[in-house]
Amino acid sequence: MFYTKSAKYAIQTMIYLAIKENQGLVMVSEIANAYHISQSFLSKITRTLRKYNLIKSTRGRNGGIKLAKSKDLIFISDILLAIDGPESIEPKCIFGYESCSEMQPCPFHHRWEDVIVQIHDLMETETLGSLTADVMERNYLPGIKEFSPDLLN
Amino acid sequence: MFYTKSAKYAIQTMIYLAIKENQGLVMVSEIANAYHISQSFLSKITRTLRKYNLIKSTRGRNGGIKLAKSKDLIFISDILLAIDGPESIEPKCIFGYESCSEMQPCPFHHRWEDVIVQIHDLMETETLGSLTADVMERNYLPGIKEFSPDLLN
DNA sequence: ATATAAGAGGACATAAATATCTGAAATATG
DNA sequence: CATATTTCAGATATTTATGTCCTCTTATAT
Repeated sequence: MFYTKSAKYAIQTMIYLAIKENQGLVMVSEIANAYHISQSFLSKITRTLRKYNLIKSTRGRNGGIKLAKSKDLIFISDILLAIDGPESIEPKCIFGYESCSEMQPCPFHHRWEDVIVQIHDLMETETLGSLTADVMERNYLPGIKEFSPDLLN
Repeated sequence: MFYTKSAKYAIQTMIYLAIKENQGLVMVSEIANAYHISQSFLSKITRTLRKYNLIKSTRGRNGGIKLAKSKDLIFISDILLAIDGPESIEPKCIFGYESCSEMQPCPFHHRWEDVIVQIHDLMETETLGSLTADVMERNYLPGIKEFSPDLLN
């Protein structure tokens, strides 16, 4: 896998929030149940998402979380950056050579460059909105075994 | 990073062996020193490479390791397969969804597919020979800070 | 005011990758 | 044969990612 599980959970959560964008706050426990992940663990992840201003949270009874801005303004790279750090969105060298560059290319450098550019591009242009559109269109919410359309209401 | 450090060390080692192809056996300790990795750790990795018939080893005084076959017959995917396992050379889904497929694509599936195909292709066509040729041409051995040309003799 | 429901935060537990240590087995050399 | 050298093998340690648990703080309903 190219990204951590935390990043995966974060993106799943963001998709969930995007789908329920107009329904106010969503509880972390609801999302954790939907994706069958531990609530405590997801709580950690959502705290990080909040620190990076990707979501807003409200404590207390009837509290929960929601997107901090429009889903069309949130890029996948934003989420990856928050959870997995800067390296994850701009992989420098396929084998992790620190000195790998145009001047001192590793043996794979030029062959790998096209791939890197493509990935980088993908993550920086793709938004939460476009991902969500895909989910809606296909009526398929990944990570949720039995997709229930009422999630969309 | 997309592959483990072990895979990186393995490829570095294989490149080293390819460069010294005509010089008989090379000691693991020599390679470990060259790349500033622990000898014990590298030893584990070379044992795995041997199990997968990528290198041959000889114990005892004047012992060491060498490529098991021509560098032009060893594909990068062979090395990745041995060290990081089958998943690493054929990444299924960018976010690790088990059910992700053409029938049940994850939101990223189609956008990611091109990238996967490209990587897969790269690893299965690139050989240790072509990587090494690159190193020789550029007089640069990644991982070794001060490149010493006598490595090539 | 008080009870309750929710996220925040940190301590602790587990798993996997990475790394080190110690001894055994094999081989060349004197 | 004895010794030095080198890989093999497994036990142990460290680090990082993942996951769980418990308590604190905050907001709301009653």
